[in-house]
Amino acid sequence: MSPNFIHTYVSVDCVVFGFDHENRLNILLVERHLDQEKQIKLPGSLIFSDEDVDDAAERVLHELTGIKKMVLKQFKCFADPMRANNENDIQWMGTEYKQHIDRIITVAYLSLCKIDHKINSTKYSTVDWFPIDEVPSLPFDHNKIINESLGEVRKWIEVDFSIIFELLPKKFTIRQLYQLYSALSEKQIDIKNFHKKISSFNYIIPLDEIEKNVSHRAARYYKFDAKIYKKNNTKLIK
Amino acid sequence: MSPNFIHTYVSVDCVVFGFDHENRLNILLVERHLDQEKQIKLPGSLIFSDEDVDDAAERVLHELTGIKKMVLKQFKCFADPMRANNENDIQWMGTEYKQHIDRIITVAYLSLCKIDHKINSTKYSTVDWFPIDEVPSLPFDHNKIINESLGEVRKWIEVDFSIIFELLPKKFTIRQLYQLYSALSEKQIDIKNFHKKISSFNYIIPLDEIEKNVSHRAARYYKFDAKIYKKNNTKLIK
DNA sequence: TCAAAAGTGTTACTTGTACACCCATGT
DNA sequence: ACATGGGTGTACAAGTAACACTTTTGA
Repeated sequence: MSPNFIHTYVSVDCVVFGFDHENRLNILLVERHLDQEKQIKLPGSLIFSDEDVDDAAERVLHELTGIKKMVLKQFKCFADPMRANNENDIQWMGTEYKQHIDRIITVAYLSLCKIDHKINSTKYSTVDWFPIDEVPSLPFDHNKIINESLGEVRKWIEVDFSIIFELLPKKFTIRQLYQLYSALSEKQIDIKNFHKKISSFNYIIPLDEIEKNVSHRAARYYKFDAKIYKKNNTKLIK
Repeated sequence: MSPNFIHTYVSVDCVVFGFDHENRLNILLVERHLDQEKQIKLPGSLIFSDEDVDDAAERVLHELTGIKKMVLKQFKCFADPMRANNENDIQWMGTEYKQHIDRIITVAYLSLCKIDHKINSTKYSTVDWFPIDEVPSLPFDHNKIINESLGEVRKWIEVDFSIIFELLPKKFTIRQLYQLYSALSEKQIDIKNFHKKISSFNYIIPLDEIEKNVSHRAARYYKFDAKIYKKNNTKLIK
């Protein structure tokens, strides 16, 4: 016997990003209930015995938002032996899962969501957006997970620019796209040149509609055409 | 009780890349013993109860090669419920770990090694390099892991060019670097322009030594200076 | 002297960057 | 009229790609 081999529970946790009207990145947090206290945390779940981690993450996202298909990306397994050793966390796991849990490792996922999309959670009573700079202290290593997720979402944009449109409304102005890109990228581009470049892409389709009630020349709305993008996948910055 | 939550073993598996003298990417495989039969597989191990996955991967790499510090990168958790359901695999796990193992999830790591480096395994009797196109059928989902690892190592090079030097001898010619880069990158560059570009980088240090016994003009050897690189991290391709 | 590859130089072309200029709209 | 941002054009700088030319070495 080798009793020092780990036999453990495995969970998934999802960091869902949104982009708000003040040009801030937000993430979705849920409430957990511990005795009378409420505490917020990342949405997540233990995985079932016949479930792959990708499926568990899809399930968590669906239970969280009610949205059928969300983009998602596994980004890291967190397995620090001390990550679930806090007294409150142990107590909460006992209540939530009805069994004593000694150690738990988690597989973290990224996802993206249009911030105006209606959230219809089948599992959580409270689901809220938090600006990423204003995330309070969370249980387990959830703050660490969130910190690392920001770098991952930036890399993701570099590798596949098209996923940025998951964070924007279907109709968007080039300024909106610029502000989102600026929030996600280290590179700073002049907005005029950005405009010229973006509007030159054939997968950015100009619409007839323009902004209303703005105290300056109204900007045109555009939409993103995923099919055209897939054909000639152009990176924003080479 | 919620008996359908997974309680499982967790392992790490390491895909160690090398670059051989015929300009092929190779990976390190080890032998596992099952009854009288031998079978090759990826090096890996269950993780200990007080061990993080990163530490387990470092341990596996050290037991595999005898090298103290190898670069490594976690790249994906593989958790298909069927990944360890093969009869031979179940039998082997029983023998190897002296206990019945129902399900096992694994966290895969990438590593890189100079192919001429002496391998001093403290754990495995047989450790061999296999060209990546000639890897035979392996147990568990190890072939799948290897297939996905290739894409990951390519991404890694894009994000951090300097790790490419882990695969080259300390002294190398620009042609060697070119051939390695060509094997790892989709982009095809003219070798003359590649030469000009590489030799312009201040972290590529020309040595006094040149090739011997070649039937053409002898190429200069260069070395890579990590300190200079870190100061002004230049991506190869912007 | 030829083949093969090293190493340098030249040129054309593409792309990025900075910024000037006009346009449209609400106050 | 003016402030604000939309949208286009232009000019220069920087980087990339193609390729010619010279050098070095062994066969």
